[in-house]
Amino acid sequence: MSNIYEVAKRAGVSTATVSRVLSRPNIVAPGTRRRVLQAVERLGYAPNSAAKNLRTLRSGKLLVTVPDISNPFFSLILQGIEEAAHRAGYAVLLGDTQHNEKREERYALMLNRKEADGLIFLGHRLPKEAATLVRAAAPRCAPVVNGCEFSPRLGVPSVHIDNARAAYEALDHLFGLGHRRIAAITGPLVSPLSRDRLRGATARAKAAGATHDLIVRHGDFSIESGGAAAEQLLSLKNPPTAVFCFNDEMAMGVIETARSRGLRVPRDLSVVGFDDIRFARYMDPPLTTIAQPMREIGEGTVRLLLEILRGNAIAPVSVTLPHTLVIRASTSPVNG
Amino acid sequence: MSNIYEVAKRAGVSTATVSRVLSRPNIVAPGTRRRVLQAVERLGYAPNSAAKNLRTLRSGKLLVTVPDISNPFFSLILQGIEEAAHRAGYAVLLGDTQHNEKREERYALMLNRKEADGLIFLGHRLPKEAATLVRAAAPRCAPVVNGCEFSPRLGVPSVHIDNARAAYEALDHLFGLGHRRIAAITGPLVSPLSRDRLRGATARAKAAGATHDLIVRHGDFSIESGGAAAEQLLSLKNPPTAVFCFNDEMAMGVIETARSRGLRVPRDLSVVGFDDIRFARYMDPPLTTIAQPMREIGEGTVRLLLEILRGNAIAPVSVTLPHTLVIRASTSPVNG
DNA sequence: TTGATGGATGTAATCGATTGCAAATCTAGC
DNA sequence: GCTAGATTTGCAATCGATTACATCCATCAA
Repeated sequence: MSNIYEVAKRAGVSTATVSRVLSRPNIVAPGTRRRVLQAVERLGYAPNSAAKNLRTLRSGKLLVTVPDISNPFFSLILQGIEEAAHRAGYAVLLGDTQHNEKREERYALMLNRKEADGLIFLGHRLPKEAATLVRAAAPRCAPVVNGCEFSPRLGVPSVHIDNARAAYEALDHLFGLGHRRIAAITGPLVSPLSRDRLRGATARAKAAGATHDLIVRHGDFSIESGGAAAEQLLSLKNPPTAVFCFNDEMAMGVIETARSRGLRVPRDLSVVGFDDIRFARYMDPPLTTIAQPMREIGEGTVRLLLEILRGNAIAPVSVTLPHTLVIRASTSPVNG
Repeated sequence: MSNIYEVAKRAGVSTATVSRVLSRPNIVAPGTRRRVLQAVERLGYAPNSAAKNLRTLRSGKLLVTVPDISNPFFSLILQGIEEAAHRAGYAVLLGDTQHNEKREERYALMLNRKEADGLIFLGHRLPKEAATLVRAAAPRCAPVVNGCEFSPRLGVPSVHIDNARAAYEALDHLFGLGHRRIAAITGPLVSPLSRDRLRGATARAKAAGATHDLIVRHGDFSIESGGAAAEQLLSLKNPPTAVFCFNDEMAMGVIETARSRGLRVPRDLSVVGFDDIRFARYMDPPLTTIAQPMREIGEGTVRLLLEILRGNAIAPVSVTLPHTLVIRASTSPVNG
């Protein structure tokens, strides 16, 4: 492929002029500009990005690490990120970490090598290398942003919903329907997100004086773990009349298990999910769930990161986006 | 951040030696190696990738364009790609094209700028710039590979299933159950993938002498388009007893619509999907569908691309992976 | 006529690595 | 002790752009 020298020669100008035509055309005389553009056209020239990156010390790329792309929740956030990044002229470097710490760390190393200008991570762990950057940048912000999770002590800007409040509202809905014996199927409690939701749910149960009636089981956000938890719950001598799942997929598992045991949802068991993935409304019955603004979360993380890259952001901001309780047909009054 | 010169100075060696310690440690004397590694450690040095890329004329990145990441079918393929690329030491540059030709073209330009060493595209359009590369490389292969779609005249290697045969088998299953009046809801026919499936379905109908009974409607792979098509089909004076959808999401739409009209699946209407996305088995009823090996398709495209990058591949290969008809509960004998 | 002004263009340093080749040093055999 | 050969290391060119600064030239006011 051709380089800037060949273009310069063909157009009878210096490489400086070629470069200027391509980056700030209006400071070049019209005639010269035309000749250069013609040469560019003829040779099919496109500036080599490695050379450009080296000279400008920028890569034009954002590194995004996702715990699991095949999860529709994350893939929607990713779509929001990609869209916003693309609009801003950045490309997305994707890392699927598969919830694996090693891989998270390995991807974070790309920042040191300047393979990306910034990092957006959707998991709950701040990779060591990124933490180093954060410490080095303090009190300003390192180009590292989190999505979904939020932990003030990390010192990393983040975009997320108010998980505690959302869980509170989910349980409020169930208590409002007359349920008293309610189960919560959480995600792994290592993540602040799950802890926040559990806190919110517990708070609402306490407010109802039903603390002892809140049965907590732990899942891993997979359909199967939801099914397994339901299996246990429904075998209790005093089984719950409603289940609040920390994501929609576990809710699917619960409904599946309930059905296989001959229970009808919501008549015999009310189920609430979390996220409102695309399929939630098409489940049978359509799932009552907490809707999160996935795309907006993704776009929000990009916005924060760009602010930092432009040198505008001072303190680690935390952006809380609104959620909604979407009531569909998987919940009904108790003994309904 | 520190560069190779500072490391060299601190270790009392030349930059050449530092570089060698990091790339081929065993050609450096053990003592020297240790000193260099210590300096690297102290300074937290990591080689600047832009400089490396510039010098080696490689980027270590694969560009992957996907029509829609939020589609679970594509996101699983993408996961396979990411995994295989990561294993081979490549990073993934992600482009969500949203089925938009402009965006496909824009992403393809990254190849010219050497932002990636190769392109894997999952749509059906070969971007102009990529086509230029392909032509220039002939009769050898340009580093451009397709996933899912396959069109021999593009001259691009591809990994996919035998779509015609799969559709043939889907209809075979329905005919075997006694259905005669069958509908097919296709994807956009601009893509070879949809045309192949339609061809296979038509062939089987013809074999059954039921050509006139195959009703064809066109969807766009969205849940909504499946629902809309079903609305039309079920309003016919002589409605079909079975529907074959070109993906699982449209099948969801069909089932949803059927249910809302008081029909029971499969008693009143049998439904077959395509892809076997994760949710298919949890639908109500669990969906009969054609399972595609998504992860393997992704991994396959990476394998092909790496072969080309290594200079091994000669002619545009086409890899056909096996599919399976997974019979669940959304199909049953006619008038069952 | 002259000098100031400003627009257009060129010169050359620079970004940070990799690597072919040369030089220095070491090893071992005679 | 000397030399062939191997091992280790350094020198410096190179990858392909960007950009500060210098230069050139036309224009115009005094």
